[in-house]
Amino acid sequence: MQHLETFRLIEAIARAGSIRKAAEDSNITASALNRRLARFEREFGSQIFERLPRGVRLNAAGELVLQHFRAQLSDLARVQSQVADLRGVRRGHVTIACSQALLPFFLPQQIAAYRTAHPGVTFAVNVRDREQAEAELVSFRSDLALVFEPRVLVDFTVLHAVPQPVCALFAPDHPLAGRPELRLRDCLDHPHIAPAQKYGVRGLLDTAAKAIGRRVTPVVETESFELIRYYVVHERAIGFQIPIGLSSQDKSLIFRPISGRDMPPGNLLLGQMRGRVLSVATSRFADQVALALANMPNV
Amino acid sequence: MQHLETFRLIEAIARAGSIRKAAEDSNITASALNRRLARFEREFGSQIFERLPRGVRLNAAGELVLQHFRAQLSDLARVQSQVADLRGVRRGHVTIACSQALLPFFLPQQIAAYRTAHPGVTFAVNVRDREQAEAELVSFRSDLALVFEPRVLVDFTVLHAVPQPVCALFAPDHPLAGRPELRLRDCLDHPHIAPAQKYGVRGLLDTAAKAIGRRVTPVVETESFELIRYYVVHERAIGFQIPIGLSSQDKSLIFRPISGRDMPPGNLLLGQMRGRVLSVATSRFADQVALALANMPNV
DNA sequence: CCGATCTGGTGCATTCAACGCACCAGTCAG
DNA sequence: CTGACTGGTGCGTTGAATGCACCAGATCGG
Repeated sequence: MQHLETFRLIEAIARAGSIRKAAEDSNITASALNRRLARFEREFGSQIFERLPRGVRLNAAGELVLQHFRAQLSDLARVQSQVADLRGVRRGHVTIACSQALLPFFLPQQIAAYRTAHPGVTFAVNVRDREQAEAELVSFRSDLALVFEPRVLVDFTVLHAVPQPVCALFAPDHPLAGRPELRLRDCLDHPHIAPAQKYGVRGLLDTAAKAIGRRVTPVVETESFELIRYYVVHERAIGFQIPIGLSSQDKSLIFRPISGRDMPPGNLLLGQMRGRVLSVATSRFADQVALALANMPNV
Repeated sequence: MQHLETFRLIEAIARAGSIRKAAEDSNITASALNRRLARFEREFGSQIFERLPRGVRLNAAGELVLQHFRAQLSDLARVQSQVADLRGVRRGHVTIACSQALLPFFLPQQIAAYRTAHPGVTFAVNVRDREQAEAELVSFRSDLALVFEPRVLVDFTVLHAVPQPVCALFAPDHPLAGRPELRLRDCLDHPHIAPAQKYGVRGLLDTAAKAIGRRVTPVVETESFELIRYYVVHERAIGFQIPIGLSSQDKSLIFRPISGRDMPPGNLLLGQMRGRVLSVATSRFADQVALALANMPNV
């Protein structure tokens, strides 16, 4: 497995932008690292870094090589997972890139349920916005993505989609609490707190507001969905989120979908990198998540 | 690239069925090979050979590992080909599993034409029957397959298909030479020489003969298409082949398609392994072959 | 303009992992 | 039983990878 170490070092060089810095990070001397790189380039048949006066930078060839190595590593993990599976051990590791909305309830439940059945499987959860999530998949840093209204969809295979209406949230004593149906214009008339532009909920809000000749003018704009949930109980403001991140058990917070006449529901998508074969553990977990999404009560 | 050597050795063990034999074949001592295998199994986390009293045999895990290695190697070759391509060198290697019918004219012409444009690309041609060809693709021993009427088609992606009628061949002074249309019953009434059962031409002949209540009863049955072509000029016999392996320039041999009323044409298929990404050199060659097949005159 | 401080690259002594040799235990055919 | 296989192991040796010291070139600050 010597070559795995070589790959780790090459990745370190690419990250540090300098052989010497990467050598320090990796606790070896610069000369050793320099030789390893030189040997690899000689055996591979082409330089993979361009030498600059102040360091090195990945080449076009280097980008290909790095992608190849990542694919190779992912495939090795898959084979090991398959082997563990046929020995009946059911080991493995699942990495998920997901939206913040999945953190409070959905993912903890799903992971805990899966681990009850298969304690040998470990998880890594990376919180990413919808653009970062796809980048995570393509670079093999995550196996699955669970995001709301992803922006770019090349290299993304949808495993399951479930509609999620944008909901308004407010304290139980908010003036809007009594209304039978919630219109967007009513929400915008009150002080509101909204997520940043890069999030899907905000994108849907902006589009819908524009359609009725209005604009979203948040009193607070934030990247934290958690802040939104806590803020609306402190000021009489309206927050916006999707129901999968909300619990009807919590009596300090009311949420109600905005009328479908004003806003179409967005889609929460479970996906993987196009063309990639997932490990046994990952694909079984994906199956479980897809089932759970399908059985989820429509708000 | 030490691990490539390890893979080569593991493959040698699998082929030889014994560590000692594989060591002899690879010009190293059995102890060294034994250690390499032991170390790999330790690092991989599982045995990949089962130890028998008279040698070793690949495990279920081992089959997976071997397949993984082959895919990895093929992917590395693809990356190298891409790198060479973006440097403008256009290097690469193309391996083709093909039917005998492509040997006399089609493949030599195609390879020569491609190599005129890209002298840095080398070729390997493996003559295989239609079942072996698909096995070659799946085990990454060949990149492309060019076969007539392939039998199994799982894991086989068709890049191009071209119909080829079965033709009867005979000497110019054969009694059938004057007939305007050639019926299957006339051919079967004369002494004939036919390819073995495993070939597509024979399959079509058997089916068509059964449909008219006859049987194929060859005076000579052979695996060599070349023998068939030479035999019909020595005995006044009828041979059967597809037009892509025949030349109308050769005046010592006449060929004429058997009437479509008796036999539908078979298909000559150009294909690759399903889901595999081919190297630059290979896919460009495949494009050229597909184009040549499309422009071929229908006999 | 010059020195300090970066960068990647290289000759040389060292060291440790992989190797070959010799050998062991078990199996099986005759 | 014998001889010829098999995979596995202790031990001394060797060579590839490493660390150290150093070089050439580029950049930046004063």
